[in-house]
Amino acid sequence: MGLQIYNTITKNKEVFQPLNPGHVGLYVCGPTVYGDAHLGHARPAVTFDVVYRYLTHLDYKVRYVRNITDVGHLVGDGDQGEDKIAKKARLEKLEPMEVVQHYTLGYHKNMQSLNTIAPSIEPRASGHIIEQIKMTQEILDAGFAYEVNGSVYFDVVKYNEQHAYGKLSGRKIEDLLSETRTLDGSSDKKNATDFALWKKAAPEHIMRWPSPWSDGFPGWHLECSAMSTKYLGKQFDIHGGGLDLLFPHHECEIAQSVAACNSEPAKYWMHNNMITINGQKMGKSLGNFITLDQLFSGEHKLLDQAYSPMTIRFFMLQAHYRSPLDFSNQALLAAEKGLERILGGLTTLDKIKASESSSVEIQEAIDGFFKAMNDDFNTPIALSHLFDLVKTINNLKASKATINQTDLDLLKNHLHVCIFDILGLKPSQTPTTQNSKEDEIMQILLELRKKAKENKDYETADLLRDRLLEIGIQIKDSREGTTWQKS
RNA sequence: GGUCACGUGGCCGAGCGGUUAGGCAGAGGUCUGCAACACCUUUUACGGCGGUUCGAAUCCGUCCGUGACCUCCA
Repeated sequence: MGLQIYNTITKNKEVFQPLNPGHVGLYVCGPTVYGDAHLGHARPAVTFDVVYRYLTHLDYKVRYVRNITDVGHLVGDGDQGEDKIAKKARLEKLEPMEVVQHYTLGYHKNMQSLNTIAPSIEPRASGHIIEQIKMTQEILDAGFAYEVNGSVYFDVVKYNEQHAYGKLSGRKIEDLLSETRTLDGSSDKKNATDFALWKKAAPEHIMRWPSPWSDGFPGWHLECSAMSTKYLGKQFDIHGGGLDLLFPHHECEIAQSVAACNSEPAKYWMHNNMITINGQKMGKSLGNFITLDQLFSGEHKLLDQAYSPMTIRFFMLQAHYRSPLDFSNQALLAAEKGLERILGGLTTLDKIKASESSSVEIQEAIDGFFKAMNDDFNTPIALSHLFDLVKTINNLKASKATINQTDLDLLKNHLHVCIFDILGLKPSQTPTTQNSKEDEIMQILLELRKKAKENKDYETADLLRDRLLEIGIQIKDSREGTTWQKS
């Protein structure tokens, strides 16, 4: 069976069939660059990186578009007309684009650490004001928007008369109209459900562009519609993002596209679930907010230690992307060990020598891996098959089983493809510093210990071993000899 | 309050009508001068109560608990 994807809009797993054979258009909602990238940013990045990698592995030519939001998202409470970037800029006395640049570079650095492949196109909202003005005009022309005092709003009630607003998130307009909290001071809208396409800027607002309606800035749902249309067309294959964007963001995107282009933007909607910390949602106000830099350095009160980017990646792959994932030190430590086991198996594999015949069955596990990936990117199941193969490798190493050359080649090839190409894992930097004075000194110490052992002077041998352990260096004895590792 | 999810062994986390998921931890073993590391083997489970069924963690009802969205959010 081919690839199946869970489509949020139909609430079903569907066989994936691209709109244009051999090609896939993939759009993912990217970050708003007004702060350091955090644990939450890593989930969609890793999730859709695997989607991108797997589609590529299946020989699709994928155009992967992920936006950078650098304008337009209003600050949380109250409709003050000031966006996040501008607020941050004002607080830090910086040019807005300075703020944007700083956090964009940080985001890129973190994403690179996580070994995510950069998107084919990474468009910025501020670079597509013209497209957004054009789309606003199209929606006005189609009769689904109205202008009030220099601002333009999408008329959700009118739209709903001809189309189903809420079909993605399963909401009914009557409920929305009766439930939406009444926010004073934003009375320009005809109905509470309406949302801004263009917003007139207050005099003190520092991010502003001219438009037919006012000097202002685009509404906060419009950029994704404008940029996905520009780079992927009016209809494309997959639209992804965090579950928290389902409503209202993605719902509004659909409405905008239907109003302007008369077609729904995406065929498949994919949503990754959220990360919780000790069972609670992560949020700045909750004080359990962890940035990726803090995670990688271990400098946070909730962290017992530093966790490598690959540990974080592996941790996320061990859960299905549609399940919520709870963060804890214990869980991350387990992921760290699990990742070591997988990568260790790969190292061991290089030492395996082929025999005349095979006593092991490896095709089953390989098939299992791909079957799991085909089943809506079920990475935890896929990984479980890789763990089975690692066990097989260890048994081969211990001479409890044999493998012939054909199977050995098959195993090597597939394991590299699965682990590196598809799951995007990579070995950590060599723990021992090679060719350094440190290594030379260690070799001398190991030599001394070897001599002591040969003379049955275990007191000296153990002293060396224990003292080194105290300063964080572990001696590893094995049949092949003794190695060391910083812990 | 409205809408929607979810509750699996010490922990994380798959499965979603009948077969051991997997990882971590624990236990036993191999290796070792003794250890550590590594590897091998292995115990513990499906929130409560009803119902459907030959058979339910898996379907239905109900109760309890947790979370998400409804407001910027990944």
